[in-house]
Amino acid sequence: VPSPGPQYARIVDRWLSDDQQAAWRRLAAVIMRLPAALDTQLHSESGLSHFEYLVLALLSEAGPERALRSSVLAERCNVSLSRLSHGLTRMEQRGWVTRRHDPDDGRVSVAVLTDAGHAKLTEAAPGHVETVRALVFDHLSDRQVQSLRALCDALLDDA
Amino acid sequence: VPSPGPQYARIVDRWLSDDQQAAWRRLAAVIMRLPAALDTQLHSESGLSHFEYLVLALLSEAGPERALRSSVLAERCNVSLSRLSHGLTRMEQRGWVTRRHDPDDGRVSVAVLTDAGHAKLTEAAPGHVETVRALVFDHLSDRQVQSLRALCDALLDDA
DNA sequence: CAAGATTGAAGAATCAATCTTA
DNA sequence: TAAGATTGATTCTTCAATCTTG
Repeated sequence: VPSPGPQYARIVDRWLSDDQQAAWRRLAAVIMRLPAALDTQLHSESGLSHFEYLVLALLSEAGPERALRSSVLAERCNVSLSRLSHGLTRMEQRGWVTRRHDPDDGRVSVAVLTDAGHAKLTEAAPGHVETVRALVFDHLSDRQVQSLRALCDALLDDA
Repeated sequence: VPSPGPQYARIVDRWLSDDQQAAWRRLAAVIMRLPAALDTQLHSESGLSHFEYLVLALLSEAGPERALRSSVLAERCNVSLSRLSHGLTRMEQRGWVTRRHDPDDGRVSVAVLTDAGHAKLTEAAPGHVETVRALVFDHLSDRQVQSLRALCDALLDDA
């Protein structure tokens, strides 16, 4: 164990430049706060998590059928198949979604948005968008929005 | 319930510009994936969550005492006091941290890094930094790092 | 046996209620 | 009575194991 001295701090910092370190601290703060803030608003106003909201939103955009394969839905939500499956079970119990099997391949599960699920989404959307605006876009210029998009694209490159 | 037509999709999009919508989709992907990726690596290689790693790192930087008030630690970790308290209980059981009360104000709780906790941090740090580099900085130019920092600063402004 | 998905058990996060000291 | 923090219950997430179809 190192004795107190100039190096008692910054165990990590030696392996990132000062600029990288500063940027990482802030990014770490964003990824801790933003999900919590989104969940808090959605939960209190609509009884939804951000993840559940995403599921409803993606299904609503999935063509007139409002249906997507579980594996596709999981990828678009950026969650594991297991997490999606547990989430769909809960959402099915609340009547927002149903599941059916693909007739062409019985292994494949397809999630379908119900009318109640669509109504829930419609009810939740305005408050959610307001929150996204308040948390993110109210703080950014148009140029910064472009910049944010480019940065996230870079981070998502290989993932 | 709207009938299928040009508006069955994009329930939200009408309230964000196309550029904002595109940026938001990507940012949402980042805040879903990045925490999961950090937790996966830390958990598999060191048995730590990202949150626990942060607690250890912040305490290690907190001067020669390696101690911080719970409320300060919670703020720097960007988590609720409740979440911190549960986390400290687990970390205390594993021997990485101890808690004492401020003699000047018995309500105040102070978390202190143990030698075992410091050793744990030292063991976990290289792999974690490598992961941060692989997930974030390997994808960004120096200019983009500045840009990322400025963007996160903007997002954290009032929060 | 592999692909797609689900399940169960264990661990962690949240919210509200509580406890303790000022 | 308020500030600081902890706790308990519920809900959610994760990981590994399992089930089912191709």
